[in-house]
Amino acid sequence: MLSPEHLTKLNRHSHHKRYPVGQVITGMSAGEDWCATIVSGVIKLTNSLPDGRQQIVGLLFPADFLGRPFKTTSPYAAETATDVELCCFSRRYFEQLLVEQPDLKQLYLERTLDQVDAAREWMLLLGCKTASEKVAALLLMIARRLGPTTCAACSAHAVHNIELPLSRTEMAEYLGLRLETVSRQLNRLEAAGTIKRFDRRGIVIRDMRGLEKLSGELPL
Amino acid sequence: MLSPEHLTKLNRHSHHKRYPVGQVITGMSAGEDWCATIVSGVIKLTNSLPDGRQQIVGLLFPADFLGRPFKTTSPYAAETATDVELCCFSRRYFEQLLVEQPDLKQLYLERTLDQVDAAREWMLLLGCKTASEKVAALLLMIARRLGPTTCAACSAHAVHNIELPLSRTEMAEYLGLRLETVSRQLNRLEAAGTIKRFDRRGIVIRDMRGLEKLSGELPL
DNA sequence: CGGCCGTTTGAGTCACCTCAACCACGGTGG
DNA sequence: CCACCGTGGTTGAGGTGACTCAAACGGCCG
Repeated sequence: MLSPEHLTKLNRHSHHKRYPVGQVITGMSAGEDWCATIVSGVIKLTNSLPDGRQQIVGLLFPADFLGRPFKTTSPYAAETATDVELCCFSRRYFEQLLVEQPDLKQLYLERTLDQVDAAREWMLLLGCKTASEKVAALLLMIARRLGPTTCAACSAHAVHNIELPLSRTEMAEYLGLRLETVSRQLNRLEAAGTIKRFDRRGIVIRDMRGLEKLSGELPL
Repeated sequence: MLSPEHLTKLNRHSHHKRYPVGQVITGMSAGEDWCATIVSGVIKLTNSLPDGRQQIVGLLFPADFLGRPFKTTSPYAAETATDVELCCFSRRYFEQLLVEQPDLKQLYLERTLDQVDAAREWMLLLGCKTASEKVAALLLMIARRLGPTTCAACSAHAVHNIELPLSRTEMAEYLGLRLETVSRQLNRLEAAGTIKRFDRRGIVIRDMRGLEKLSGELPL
């Protein structure tokens, strides 16, 4: 989180912007000259092979940062996964602010270190886990990132009703699977009583503990 | 790279240390109180599941940085892949230096951003690529990281004779494959004339261009 | 020489992919 | 209001790339 004084200073040089779902925000092309923080919605960062295969390499949730300071090119593309509201400011200004305000730089550095950790955590998922573990882990991750907005201290016992920010195709692209496989695994989770599906995007986690076990993170 | 003045200042508070191959340097336990730069050798960063499945999430080559400032715990383990020489200094001192020397902090920040990029690049490999593409990409990556030490501007035409810093098992753990699969893919690469194997660790890349094509990064 | 370790090679299996049909829903236009 | 169609999701049948299990190899060392 940014401290209030940072925010006010930043906001003076920022403007809000809205994007509908499915919009490409930044390509891999050169000349990106702005950064932003996510106000609402979810953004997916994708990386792809020349033949079209695509991998989602990160999700950005509200309060996350979008952009790549100190470089005019970003190696991956950012696309809205839902409707998104951004708080944009010029890359130059942000870089300057990082120089002027050591504690902001410190904050940004620590966040970036956390990004490395998160990416490597996901590498473990991509490299080692089975399809069912992957899907379980994804649901858990989304529940955790979406949870705090609804209630501050909802523990493992609470029923988690979540609105998936990703389509089946996107879930597959994030997990290194095919969408059919994702669909089948969701089926099995529902059949086992671990989750309940409502419409395409809405699910409720009925057995959080069970989901954690299935995700492979927990022993047993 | 660190600038000379940084290095001298750091060196005054550092000591060199040697580790044999196969040694765990830092676990995931708490209380890690030091950082280091790699002087020689290769270190693998691993992340693993409670049931023993293991994923290598990063390789550290000479001049790379090892450690996790601002946290006493690291989410993954570091293990020597070869004999390693480290230049160690206390975590506290490094953190202090980051505060005192803005340009060192800047450098470290940019390096960390590069780490994020590298990790996400590898996620693309883990999630999308086939076994043969993975192996080809790994050889390329190693050749590129090992190359600059032998000649500064060896282009695509040069013959690359490289000593693999990883065993078959480790290559498999890095690529999200089984060691048998890695072995078979190396076979196929040799049969195709793309590489030539000598002993277990030594290979020469005979067709760099072909390897790049097989890695999936290049169109066609 | 004999045992050990890392690697190679082979044969058979399975988890996930591929291809394809089907379904549910929402919008559109007649 | 309903027929039409497009989109995203589900379901099924069959194929296959990578895994599993197992055996054999070759270098190294005692």
